[in-house]
Amino acid sequence: MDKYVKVLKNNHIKITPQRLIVLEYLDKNCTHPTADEIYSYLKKKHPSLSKTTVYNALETLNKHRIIQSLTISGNELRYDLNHGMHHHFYCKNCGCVVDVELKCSNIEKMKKYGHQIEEIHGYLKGICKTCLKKRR
Amino acid sequence: MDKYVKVLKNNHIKITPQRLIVLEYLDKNCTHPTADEIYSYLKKKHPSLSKTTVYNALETLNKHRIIQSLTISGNELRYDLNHGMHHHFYCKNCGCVVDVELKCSNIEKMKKYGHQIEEIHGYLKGICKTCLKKRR
DNA sequence: TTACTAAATTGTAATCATTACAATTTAACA
DNA sequence: TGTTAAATTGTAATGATTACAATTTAGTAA
Repeated sequence: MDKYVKVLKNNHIKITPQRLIVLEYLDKNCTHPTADEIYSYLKKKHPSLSKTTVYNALETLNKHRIIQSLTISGNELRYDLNHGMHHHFYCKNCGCVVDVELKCSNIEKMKKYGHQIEEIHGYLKGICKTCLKKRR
Repeated sequence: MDKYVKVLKNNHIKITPQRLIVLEYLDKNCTHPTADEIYSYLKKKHPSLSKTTVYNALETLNKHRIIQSLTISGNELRYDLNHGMHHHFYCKNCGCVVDVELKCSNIEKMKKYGHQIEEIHGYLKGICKTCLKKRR
């Protein structure tokens, strides 16, 4: 059985080809794409795909914690498969987003505030390695 | 001399009444307001104020690191005086944003990636204490 | 104080990501 | 195979932010 079908089945989500290709795209592209990037790419092979469907699929996958949405770049949402705790770096120059393996052990201290924590996002912003080189 | 005038002077920013009232608002309101919230409030006492001016003032203050912009709520930017390192909690229910005093000592580890880090944002999301009480 | 100039403010229009919605299609199940 | 609730599709609406041109003003120097 296809691995993406299994993911949807395990989460009791109705299996549709549109959801499968969105999920597959996110699994195979670790670029933290926007909804529009996902749509534009998939549209080529699936001309009948609607952008609304991409948004709907992303919302459904997000709600089930299969993916997460990143608010790192401010003016658009980016999406990422939920593969273990990690943080993100955003380059203000080229706009790329890359994973950062950082374990923050401060979550425990949050309990004193009394809020119910459901998501933890660590966003670092600056100029990426590649852009730094080009500037010299 | 007015304390906000001093802040602008120290940063070589031209002093305008609009910038002063925006800065004062952020200094006296720790609610992490949106541009529109700032505008709507200030408009009452300053009817000639333009929303574009609020955006411009925020951009200028942000560029000089006097304030910071938060991308925590996804669909809008929020603003915060830059008073020392701290993180933020966002309530998915009521939309409030509150400060969280957390020291993350992992910044040093970031050096190995080779990126130039200019900003660090810690965003926690969930349900706030107040909303939790109301739900019972 | 006055005059000058670059920069700031203002208001309107444009942009662009996201959401709303109604009509059509389809996945899941009996 | 038929039924039905849910998903997809396309278009229109929304809303935050930005672009831009005309007007005003802060800062400086005579």
